[in-house]
Amino acid sequence: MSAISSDVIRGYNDTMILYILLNEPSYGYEISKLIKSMSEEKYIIKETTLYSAFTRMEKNGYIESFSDEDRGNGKRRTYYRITDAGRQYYYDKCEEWTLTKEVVEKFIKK
Amino acid sequence: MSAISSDVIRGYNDTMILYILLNEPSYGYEISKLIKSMSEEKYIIKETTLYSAFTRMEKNGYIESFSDEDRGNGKRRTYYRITDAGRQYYYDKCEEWTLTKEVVEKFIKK
DNA sequence: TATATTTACTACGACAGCCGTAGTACGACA
DNA sequence: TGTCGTACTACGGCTGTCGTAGTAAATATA
Repeated sequence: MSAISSDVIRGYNDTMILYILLNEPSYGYEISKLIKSMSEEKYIIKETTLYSAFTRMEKNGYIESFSDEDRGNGKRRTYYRITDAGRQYYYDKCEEWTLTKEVVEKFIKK
Repeated sequence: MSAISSDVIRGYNDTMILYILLNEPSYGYEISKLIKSMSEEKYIIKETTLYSAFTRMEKNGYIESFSDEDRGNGKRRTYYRITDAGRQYYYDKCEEWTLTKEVVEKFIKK
């Protein structure tokens, strides 16, 4: 087994995206590349999963979108920035992860 | 936050159930109590989730069901035992967990 | 200059697993 | 007699993921 089935990660895609947005805004394609490289190619988020996460998280108030103005007549990207609620959500998810990890590991044999 | 939302654990319910079945057969009610106590009350599996996991895993050949004969006219329990395929699946899941953990932790701030 | 590839998305619908609600049925205990 | 604990089953809704497909501009390659 070399790749992680993303169903395992279900519920943590949002967390990964938010992590990337913590420091500066970004956009779909860049985020997907970052997730891939940061995970050392072990996790590749599906495009549809990513973009539907944007929609959902914007609706939930965790991120805000804006268009870049500096690309002249080039194709516009949709950038996302994290909101305060998004930061809060992210840190809550981190706490939850710690708990989850502890629990799951009681059922894992190495 | 004191309880884990089970959506986070999605995909690991099967693993937890199989872990319990590794040593000896068991049945629904007992397994749910064990998951609760082993996780120190931090994770309580929903009944419907548990029983639908049984159906799915039996269909996939990871477990086999049998009725207990020794309860006289009392209500019969449905016991489950793990199969060889189930053991294999369990150990695969453990490996996957290690990988998943490594990946997710790159996106987590403590 | 023509073509392929990469970038950057959007739309749509299917599916799997989880979960809420509800109901059944037996035994024990007060 | 009624409540509580045990031990399930049925049904349907929801959410997040994923496959397939398509659009279109920018860039690299031939």
